[in-house]
Amino acid sequence: MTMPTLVPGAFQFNAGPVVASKLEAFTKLSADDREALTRVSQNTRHVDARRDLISEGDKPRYVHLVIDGWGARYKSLPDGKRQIVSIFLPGDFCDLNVYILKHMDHSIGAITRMKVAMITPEEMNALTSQRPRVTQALWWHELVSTAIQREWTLNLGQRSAYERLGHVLVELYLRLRTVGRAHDNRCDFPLTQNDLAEATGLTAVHVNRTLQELRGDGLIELERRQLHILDLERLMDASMFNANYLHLDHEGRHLDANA
Amino acid sequence: MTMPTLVPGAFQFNAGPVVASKLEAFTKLSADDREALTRVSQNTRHVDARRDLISEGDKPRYVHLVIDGWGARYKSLPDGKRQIVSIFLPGDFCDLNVYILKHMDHSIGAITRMKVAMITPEEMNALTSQRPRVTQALWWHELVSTAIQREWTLNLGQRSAYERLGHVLVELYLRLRTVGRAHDNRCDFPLTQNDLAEATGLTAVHVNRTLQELRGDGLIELERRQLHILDLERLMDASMFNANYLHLDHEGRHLDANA
DNA sequence: CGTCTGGTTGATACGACTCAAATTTGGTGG
DNA sequence: CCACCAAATTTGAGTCGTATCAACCAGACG
Repeated sequence: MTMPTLVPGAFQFNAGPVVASKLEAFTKLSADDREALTRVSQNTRHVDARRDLISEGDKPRYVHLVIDGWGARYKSLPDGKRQIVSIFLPGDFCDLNVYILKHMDHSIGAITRMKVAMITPEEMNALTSQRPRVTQALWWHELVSTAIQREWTLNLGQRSAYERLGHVLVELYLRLRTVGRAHDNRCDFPLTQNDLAEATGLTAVHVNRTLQELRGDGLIELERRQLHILDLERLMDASMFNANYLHLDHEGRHLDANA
Repeated sequence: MTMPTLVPGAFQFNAGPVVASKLEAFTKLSADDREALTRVSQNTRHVDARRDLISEGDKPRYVHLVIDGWGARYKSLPDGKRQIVSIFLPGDFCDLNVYILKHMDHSIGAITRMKVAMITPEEMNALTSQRPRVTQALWWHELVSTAIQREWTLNLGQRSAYERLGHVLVELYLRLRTVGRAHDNRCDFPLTQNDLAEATGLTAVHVNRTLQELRGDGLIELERRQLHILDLERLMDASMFNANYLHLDHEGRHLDANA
């Protein structure tokens, strides 16, 4: 039971569901709530793979919501180095309330071709003033996003190359699973080794060798943009993965639910 | 014109002002706004140096607001390694809306003895429903906090030891300056070399040697818990410091204002 | 005074980087 | 369908930045 290869341009664009499924990891939503979310994400846009959705210095005007595809938030240094500071998966909001700021301090680029909803400040205000449950869920989403950012800081600061890579693989797998995009320890995995290098603060060469170690230890298979985690528990141990920072211990879903 | 040495127990506890001064880096507040902030931060608590204010696993009940002293948010790994993921300075809110979450995924410890206000969910709701300017300012605070977290991710991922250390020194100096706790390129600096090591993902030994390099290059003086940046511009260059992520380009204050 | 914490120094080891080239893969056009 | 090209992956050899381990020193404190 393999998943379809992720070929740019060949996606399943199930807009509404993915949004609710992410927020419903926190709390059950009413039909009205779901409907309000769908309504607010009507205005969409496509971004080609490897293109920026928004660039450092731009004035942010919308809250972006990923409907389909993968994206990455990254920061660049004057010497040309780049760091991917977060990964966006379907169902992720990019930045609640960003439009308060005058300029973006980073860029958001598409890893694969993406479909994103653009929500105006007015729409967000309407949504949050009328739908307290959604507001709560959005807050939860925001808290989890920054918790992930903290975990990445820990990842870069204290874990070895082997642990770091293991950690991001597990995280992405679990996050995909909560939005129904991963099953049976398998998922699409469009990041190149170079992307992984920029996300983990390693060089692409070292990522390559370390992935071979992970393969050699029987923990993962990774080829043709498909990830298969052969032993999730051992991989979590090996990368000192503690899922508490994903805050999935709520009514909506359960961490151990093999969704 | 030197500043008083930071001796544990000997602080200036100017409660109200520091809170407003932080938020007013974003926007001017009315007398009513300031008064509401002071009212909400009446319920305070002291935490001794090197004690936890709240620990991983605890149920969060309040929004904490630092009135005085320095704190650190940190995460620990099963193998004993620790990473300081953020530093709290006077005027910083710890986590807006944390009480939504069931458990803390990290700990917050006091670097020096701290005075913190504990704000209940009800008080926060009252504040935000009645004072739109304050709400906006709180959102700005939140966005800046997560921007700092991203910058730390970049710091750990892409900068050398020398650049990393230079970067945190500049950041802390600038942040202190916006709340009136630093002047003339000098500030209190209670972090030990070990703290700096845990914040930068280096060993204490290497921090020691790297600080000596910074000193040798005529960029800083650092002794007896006092930091003196001898050449701010050169230090910013040397650490590839771009202040855009602090989002100080608002009406309230100006980055270049030598406050 | 003796103890403790924080800072400093030296010698050595190793994980990850660099540079350079070869190989494979996937997409494109003849 | 095959030839071609660019992007991504893989391999090898040599280097370097930072870690490790182990003392030692200075000042603060009781």
